[in-house]
Amino acid sequence: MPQLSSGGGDDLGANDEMISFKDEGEQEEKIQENAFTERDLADLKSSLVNESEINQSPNAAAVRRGQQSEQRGFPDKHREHLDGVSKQQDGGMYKSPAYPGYPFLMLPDPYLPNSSVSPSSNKVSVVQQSHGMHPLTSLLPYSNDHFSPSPPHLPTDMSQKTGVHRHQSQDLSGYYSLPPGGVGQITPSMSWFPHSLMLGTSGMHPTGIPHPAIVPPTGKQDHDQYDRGMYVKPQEAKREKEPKKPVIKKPLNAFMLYMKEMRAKVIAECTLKESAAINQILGRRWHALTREEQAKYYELARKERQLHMQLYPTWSARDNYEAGLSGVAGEKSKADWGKKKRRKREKQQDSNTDPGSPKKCRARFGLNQQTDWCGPCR
DNA sequence: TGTCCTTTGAAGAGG
DNA sequence: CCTCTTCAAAGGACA
Repeated sequence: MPQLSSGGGDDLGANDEMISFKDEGEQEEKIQENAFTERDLADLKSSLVNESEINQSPNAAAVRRGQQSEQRGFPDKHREHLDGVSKQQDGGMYKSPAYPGYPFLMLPDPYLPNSSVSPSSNKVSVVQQSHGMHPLTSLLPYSNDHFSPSPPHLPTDMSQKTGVHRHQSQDLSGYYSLPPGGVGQITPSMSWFPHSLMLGTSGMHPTGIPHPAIVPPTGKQDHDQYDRGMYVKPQEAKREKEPKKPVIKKPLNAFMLYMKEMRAKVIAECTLKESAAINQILGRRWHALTREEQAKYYELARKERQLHMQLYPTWSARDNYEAGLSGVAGEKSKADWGKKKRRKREKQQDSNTDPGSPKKCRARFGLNQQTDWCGPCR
C-alpha cells in the first residue's frame, strides 16, 4: 500500500519519479520533434504549446520559450514543488490565478446539461458536451461520506484554501466520468447517479457502490461503450444483462486528470482529433505548467487514489493486469494479456536494437552517464 | 474488430 | 532496490 503507507509522504508523487519525469520531458521533446515530420502538425503543436504557455502560465511560458534548456531545471523545480506541496500546501499553490482553466470545483453543477461553466473557456464547453460529458464531471465525488471536508491525512490548510480547496468536500472526488445522461447502469446490480449530491448521501461501498471506476468487462472496456464506465449505449444495455464481473479501473494519475480536463480545449483549439497528437500536445503543455499548477493535479490524483482505495480496499492494479484487455477475468483474457505482453516486449526488443530508443538508454544508464548511451539516444 | 499511437504517472512483477 | 512493464484516457488510423 504505497499510497497509504506513505501517508502524507505520498503526496503528489514519488520523488524518484520526478527524475525520470525530467528526462522524459527533455528527451521526448526531441524525439517528438523528429517523429513528427508533418510540418503542419508540428507547427500546430508548437503554436499550441506557445499559446498555452501564454494563456495559462506566462511565467512558465517565458521560461519555456527559452525551450528545452529550461526543462532541465524543471525536475528540480518539480521536486521542490512536490515537497513544497506536501509540506506546505499553500505556498501559493492555489493563490494564483495563473491557471484560470482549473476551476474544477467552481463548477456550479457539472451535471447540468447546459452548464456554461467550462474548465478553461466558454468555447470549450461546447466541445465537452459533444463528448457526452463535461470533462469535469469526472471530478465529482464518489461520496462525501468517504472523506471529510478536511481529511486528517491532508494538511489542514488545504481545507482552508479558497478557490479550489475551499470546496474540499467536492474536491475529494472521483475523477471518473459521470456523463449527464449517464444514469445508466454499470451492472445489473448497479445504478448510477447523475448528480453528485446523490452520491453524497450514499453508503456506497465496494459491494454495491456505483463507482465510476467500475466498468463492465466488455470486450473493449473503456473507450466506446463507456466513458469511465458511466454511460451505456443501447446495445450495451442488452449485453449488460449478462452477469459479468465489473472491472474496477485504475484511478487516474495527475497527468491523466490533466488530460481529461484539457483535451477538449486542445481539440477545440486545433480541431485535431487524433488522440496521439493531442496527447503529445498535452504532454508538452504539462511540462509547461508551473509546479503550482501541476501540484493541483498531483493533489487531486492523490485524493483520487485514496478514495479509490477506500472504496476498493481489496482492489489492486494487478487485477487489471490479469483481467487485462478484455476485462474478463478468465483464462482467455489472461491469454490475450500474455499475447499483448509478448507483443510489447517484442517491440521493446526491437526498439532496443533499433537506433533511437532513448528511453532504453536513459533507463539503463541514467542521465548522468549519457556517455554510455548509444549514439541516437545521445 | 482489434490494436496501435502518444503522453505521464502509479503500481506490480521480477531480477 | 532497481528496472521494466502494464494500465489508466482518448479517438483516429490501420491491418
